[in-house]
Amino acid sequence: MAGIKDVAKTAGVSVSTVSYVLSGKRPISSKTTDKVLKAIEELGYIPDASAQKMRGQLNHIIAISEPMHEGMNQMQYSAYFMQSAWQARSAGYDVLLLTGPDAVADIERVTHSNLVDGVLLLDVEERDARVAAAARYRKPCVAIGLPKSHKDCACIDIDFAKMGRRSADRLFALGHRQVALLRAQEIDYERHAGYVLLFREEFLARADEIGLDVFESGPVDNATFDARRFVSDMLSRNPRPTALVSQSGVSILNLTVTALMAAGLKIPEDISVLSCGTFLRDEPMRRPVSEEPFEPERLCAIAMGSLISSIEKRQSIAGEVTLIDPKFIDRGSLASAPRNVGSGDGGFSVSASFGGRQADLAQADSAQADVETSASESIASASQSRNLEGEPMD
Amino acid sequence: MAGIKDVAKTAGVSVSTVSYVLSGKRPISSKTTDKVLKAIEELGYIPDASAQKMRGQLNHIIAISEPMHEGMNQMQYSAYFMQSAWQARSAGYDVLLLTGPDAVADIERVTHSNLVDGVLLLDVEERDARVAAAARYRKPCVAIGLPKSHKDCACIDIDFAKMGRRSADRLFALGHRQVALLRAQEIDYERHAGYVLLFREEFLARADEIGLDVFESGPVDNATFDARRFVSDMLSRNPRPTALVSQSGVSILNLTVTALMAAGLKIPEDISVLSCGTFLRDEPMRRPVSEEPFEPERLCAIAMGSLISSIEKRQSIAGEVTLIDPKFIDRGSLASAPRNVGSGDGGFSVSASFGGRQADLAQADSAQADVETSASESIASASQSRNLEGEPMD
DNA sequence: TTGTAAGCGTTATCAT
DNA sequence: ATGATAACGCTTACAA
Repeated sequence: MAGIKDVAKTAGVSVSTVSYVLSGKRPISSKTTDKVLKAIEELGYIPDASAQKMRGQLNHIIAISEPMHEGMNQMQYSAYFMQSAWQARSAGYDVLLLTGPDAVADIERVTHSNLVDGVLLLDVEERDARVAAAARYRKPCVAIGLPKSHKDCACIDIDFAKMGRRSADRLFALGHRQVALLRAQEIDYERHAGYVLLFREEFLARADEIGLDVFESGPVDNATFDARRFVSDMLSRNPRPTALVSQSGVSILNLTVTALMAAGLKIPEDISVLSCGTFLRDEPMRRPVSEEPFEPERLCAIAMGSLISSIEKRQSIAGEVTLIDPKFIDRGSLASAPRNVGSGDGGFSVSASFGGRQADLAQADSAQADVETSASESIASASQSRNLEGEPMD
Repeated sequence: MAGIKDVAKTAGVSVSTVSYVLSGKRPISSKTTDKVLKAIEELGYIPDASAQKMRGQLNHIIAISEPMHEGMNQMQYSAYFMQSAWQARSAGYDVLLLTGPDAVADIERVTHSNLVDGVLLLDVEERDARVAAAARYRKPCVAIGLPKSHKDCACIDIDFAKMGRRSADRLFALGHRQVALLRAQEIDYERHAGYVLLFREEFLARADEIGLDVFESGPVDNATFDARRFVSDMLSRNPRPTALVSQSGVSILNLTVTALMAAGLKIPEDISVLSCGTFLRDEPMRRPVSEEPFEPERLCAIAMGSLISSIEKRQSIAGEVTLIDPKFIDRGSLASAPRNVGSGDGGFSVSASFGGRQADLAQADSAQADVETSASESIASASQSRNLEGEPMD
């Protein structure tokens, strides 16, 4: 392994000259510079990272903490993760990924041993042990997420509270008075993922304030969720909800949208759909859904930016909180509330259609496939009967 | 920051004693050990990683190279990635992730600068620049994948060639003589992802040898794939394929399975479906599909194991190739070929059903949603007509 | 403009 | 069983 001494010898100069050529911290004659550069090239010299760091230089490594846990949305987190890695690399930093179960210990280890220059916390929960322990890390630390207590850690997040209130307002403004709320996976509430709780709380509170009637779904679990049932429950209310706000993931949202359409409802004419705290951009959807999204790029860029600036300026950012204004992406699934949605009027009496079919189901295969298919069949009859009533076939 | 000197001072011993207490490379009296340990505890001392490495110690960091590229299957690669990270951590190694576009430069940088002890290459293509440059890395390097030339790099992969041949044999043995091959995304062939090419080649070659007639899909692109059309094309052949082998990703496979069922075909009675080179385990499927899967855990465990052993034994593994026997996961989507599948006989004339509906479609909304719905509608009629023919409703 | 040498925090060799 | 110290490869203050 060629070291700085070898370069110096080859170039016929002293080691300090080589060092200064590399760092540019001292003027060097162009003749000498050339010799040195040539020697470096020739020997394929790359400075030893450890020796540099021993001299107090930065390591240019950032730890990203993202402990794996049950039921994590890989897509979603890898989006954050990839974005952060990209941002870090663009700024000349490598990324050390910490996924182990004992995150705090890992972070202490890599910060105390001077392995990394800073720490980024992903997937932060409402009460996050990593954030709570931030004071003990000897390096700057930024969290994406806003836990309850965060006095020793910089936090950056979308303003989910505002998102909740704004969503309620948005639907109200469109004339909706009855809305359904499709919950996120129960597991997300249980682990107290800050954003799901915050959004839901504020949404419900605001809805209550302005007189928006909310029908909230039961607990949701990706494995067992029954979209037809949820839709059927929702539509059997009187008056029925004219809008659906969803906190759930893509697959469940897709199933629900499918079930809504299967129930003969057109989006957005008959029912508005709004997905909040999701990241649908690259997801294949049954039908595009308007969204108040996560914004991995924006969040990660801001977080990484302030982390790196804190590192390089050597100035603490502990306790700083940055809340980002939520964005709204219009994908055409929101419209003014339809009139006359009570049962027995010009609207569809979908529950009847479902009910009729449900009797049949008892005899049918219990395979999910068939259940879904039969949902489609009942649409067929729904549109047929609509047609008989002289309504346009659309 | 407390260093080893501080510990020595506090404990009232010399620095070497502290070092030996930590490394255990020299017998120390228990009395002294206690004093030292207490001091370490008291000061929260953690050795400086760089100083350790300057003394020739291992860094316990492994670089994982996984350049981001267009159209990469995030789910799939994050599976490999997460597995590797997990394996590394279990062995006491941290993971440095290299995702930058200039992978070779990054790897050279981190190996030459002694930042990492070894390198794992993920997402290796048929002609992989990273593998080709392996001789220049000054650290052990293992690739998951089997590129054309690999003399300076250890390679570990599933035996996709064998998988291809075996899949052909498997279907043949079940009596299938006509099979459809649903290609992977075109972009995967274009970037010469080793496994897609290898599998397809060997599958086709073996099919040819044993007399298996293969109807291969056109180019596939996630964004524009039309499952109904593919199924319709496939079923319009005479005799129609009785089995489908798929190299495509989950979403496309799901769409295709849905379309098959929508066309009135039961899996596996009417058509067998086999997915190869995929990783469906945790994916929500329309219907379970038997699979010759990727095996991230197994591959990563083996790869990481040999990498770490090469690191710790300081013995080269360049050029070693390990091919893993492919596994078959039975999810009940494979059965013996049905008899009488020619058009006009006891089978379904599905293309007619599609054809009839297609005329209607011209007037319908062009939204994808409606297209899919109508596919479902045509099932309804298909099963109805079957019923009229006195067949069991299932 | 360039060279010399101290020192970063460890580990390992040589003493005791 | 323990201590003193050289060495690792680099950066930088000081010297020339």
